[in-house]
Amino acid sequence: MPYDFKDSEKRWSTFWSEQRIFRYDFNSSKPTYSIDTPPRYASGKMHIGHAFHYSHIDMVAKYHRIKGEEVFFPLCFDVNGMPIEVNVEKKHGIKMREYDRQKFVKLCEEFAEENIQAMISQFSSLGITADPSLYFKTDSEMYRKYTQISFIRMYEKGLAYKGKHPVNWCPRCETAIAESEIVYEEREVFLNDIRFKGEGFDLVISTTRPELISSCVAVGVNPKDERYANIVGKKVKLPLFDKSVKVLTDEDVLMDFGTGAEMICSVGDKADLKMIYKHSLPFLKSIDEQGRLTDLAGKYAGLPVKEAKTRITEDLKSSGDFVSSIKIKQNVGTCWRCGTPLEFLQKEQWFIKSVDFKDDLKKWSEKLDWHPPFMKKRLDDWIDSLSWDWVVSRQRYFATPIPVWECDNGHQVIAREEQCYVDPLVDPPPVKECPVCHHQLKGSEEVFDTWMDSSISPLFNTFYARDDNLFSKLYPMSLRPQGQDIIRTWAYYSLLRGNLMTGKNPWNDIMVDGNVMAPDGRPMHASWGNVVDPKVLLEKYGADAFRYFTASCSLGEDTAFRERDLVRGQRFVNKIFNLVSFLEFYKGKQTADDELRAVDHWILRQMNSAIQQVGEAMDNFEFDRAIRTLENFIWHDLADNYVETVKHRINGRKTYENVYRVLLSSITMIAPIFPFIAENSYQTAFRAKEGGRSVFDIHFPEKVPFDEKMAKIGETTSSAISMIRDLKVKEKISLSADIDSASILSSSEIELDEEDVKGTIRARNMAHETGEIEESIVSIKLNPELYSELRERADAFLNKLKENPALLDNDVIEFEGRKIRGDKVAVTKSYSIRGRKVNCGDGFCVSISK
RNA sequence: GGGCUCGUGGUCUAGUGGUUAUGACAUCGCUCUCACACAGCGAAGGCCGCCGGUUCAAAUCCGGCCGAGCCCA
Repeated sequence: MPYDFKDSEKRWSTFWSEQRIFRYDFNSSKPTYSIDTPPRYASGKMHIGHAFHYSHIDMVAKYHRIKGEEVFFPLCFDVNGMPIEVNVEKKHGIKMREYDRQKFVKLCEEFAEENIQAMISQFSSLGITADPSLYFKTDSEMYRKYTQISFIRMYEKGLAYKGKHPVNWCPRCETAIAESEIVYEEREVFLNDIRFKGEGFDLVISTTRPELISSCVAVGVNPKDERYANIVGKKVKLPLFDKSVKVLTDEDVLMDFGTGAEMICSVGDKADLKMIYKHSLPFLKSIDEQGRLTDLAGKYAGLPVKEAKTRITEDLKSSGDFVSSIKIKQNVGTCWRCGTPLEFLQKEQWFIKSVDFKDDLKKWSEKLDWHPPFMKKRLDDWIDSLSWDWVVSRQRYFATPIPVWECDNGHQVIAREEQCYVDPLVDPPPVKECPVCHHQLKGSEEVFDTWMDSSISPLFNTFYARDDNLFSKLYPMSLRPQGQDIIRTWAYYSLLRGNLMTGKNPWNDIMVDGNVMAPDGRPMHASWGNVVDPKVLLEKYGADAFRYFTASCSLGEDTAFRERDLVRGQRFVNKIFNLVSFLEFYKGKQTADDELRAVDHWILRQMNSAIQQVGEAMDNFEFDRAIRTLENFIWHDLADNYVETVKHRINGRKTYENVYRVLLSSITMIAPIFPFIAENSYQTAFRAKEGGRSVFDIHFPEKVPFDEKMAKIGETTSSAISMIRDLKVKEKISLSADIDSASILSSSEIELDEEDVKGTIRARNMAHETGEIEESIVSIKLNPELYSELRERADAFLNKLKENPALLDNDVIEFEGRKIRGDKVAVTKSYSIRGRKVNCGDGFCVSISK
């Protein structure tokens, strides 16, 4: 009967959940291993990336459980933000900004909740056992309460402030537009060359937006551009306006775009924004909410942008400052709803200070243990490139409200901690009126950036501001697992937040995963038809097989999905199932008192080495190394060689116990990767004797003592058996058939366990023969040390050996006055014995006769 | 454009200076073998992306190029 993974997976996931195997015990005396679970974004069903990433995290959780730690592995969902808003709009055929705000938020909550229920069952089908008693979702009042409290505390420390920052704005809809709502359209625009006059020189700049001249705060040229080297730092006068600006250099100015000199406007686009922060230029407001020029534009004030462009161009032509223009193609950001070109508009925004902490952030990042290490560089580069503080306010609906009320003079009143969770659009302010001007207060319509929510996950998980005892026990957490795509958001903001709030890093280790690509190596896209659905895979191959694929991917690398790994994984699972069946079949059939033999010592040596390597690999989150080691050990050493060798003496008590012990250690080691087959095996064959209710109550195996000399003999025995079995196959003798004799042929005495050889290959007799082997040399290689000693004479030495192979029999070979030790020369030979087929390897040959 | 990563038999992959480059899947032989044919044994298949450099020695280190992925508020 092959392994029925469907039945097994259903049974053991129910068992784990009913027995509460993976619940965190707050009263446990074991050391805690805590995981800052990524809150899964609840916008839809699980895709293969989630399945992949959470399987890795689950392996870490289960490994530490098996190592004897108390594992804190919360079940978390992220809910706030735009993707859910967009999905709700689609689902109900409505537009957020045309819909009642509170009702819309309700629809979002319902939508998210449905997805969460689906995801919980998908997690469970993968064997992912995050703890439902440590649950949070970011739209719960409980969670939002601490988002708000941490904001209030930062505000009180002077870390949160209100300032100017541009947003993408649709002048027709009169609303802020998020980055992902922008539709980029290629449009033909004019690139105009316009003359700016300086003292004794003219400078011709290129711009597509002459209507913004009045907001020009500098002219930028590339520092490498020799054409402008002599005017850098000098002033030029803006045409049509009575104002002068400086010429400055910036590497981001493109030398081959137009004349290579550009206006830096405050604020025309993103590139301008960066320059303004970089060169500390002033923020001006040149366009208003309706898309008209402001008073800054003098006589053009009040004109819509398009009209202003025409008028100003005309005036430049008549003043003689217009040089020329050409048509170019440009990507223009437009409103997703009405197609109007967007403006970059100055608005009041909430900020969290972070530029001041650049040096600190580098130090905090340094203190983390990064896996893989190169991911640290990505965060450090991001920190280095920071030009402005973190903008945390968003002009949207479905997120944590900013707990602030304002009067019409712009004075702010922030909520008291006891009020939280609070919705300023619904709840009253903590004071009746503005304490400064006594005007009426109005609740803020703004909400927080969703990273403001998710970046307190390590604080929320550890009961920050809720329970000081638990907080000091749980903070910092052991591990932050996350994707590489959100290093500059989730990792960065959490690191900042954790340190600002507590003065300590939020975790000790950070493990960064790569992405799963489509089988063709490209990203998965519905429109490319290359999306792989994990549900289909789970039904076809089972969860352990899926986790085999997951484990065999190197951490931090992008991996093209490969179904063949699931094929292999399923076979491996089946192999383990059959090893357990073997053990069960012979249970209780032991009649002989025996002693451990050479091969038993050999398998213990192999097991010890696996224990060492798997432990090291799992400690370093190197699942690929762990699974490779386990596959070699369990499949090849244990199943192919050891089990074959002990079949003839499995009636011995010590032999049986040794198989039992090695197999139990094997399933314990592999349990974090293959939880289902491991639990199934444990319950079938080991629970009765071991007592623990689950394989996850068993400890990661310890190394066991063995006799090194016996292990060596066992290794020789094992390879002799393999060679003879192969010979039987070649000679078309059934493996179950008896043969008369097997011979070991070698030039020196070979030590092996004859009883096991005879028993396994079913030979009545065994013989050792020496000195009969005819050798022929296939290749001669010098070892590196010798090669480096002989240098250019190496080839001559090799030729001499090829001409006189007999020299190789000597311990010392004389060559050009040197004495060369024979063991520095590696010789590959082939062997034959007249009239008989042989198999050779490991310094000896075997032959058989019927 | 910038930062980081990757490029190894048909396909995918291990391998961070030195035996005959690891293994999987697919292909082709042979074998029902008393745990497993979802198995075992064997065969074929590679100028380790390209060019240059360092070295006695490079898949491995350095430089350049080409291609792919993630991120750039």
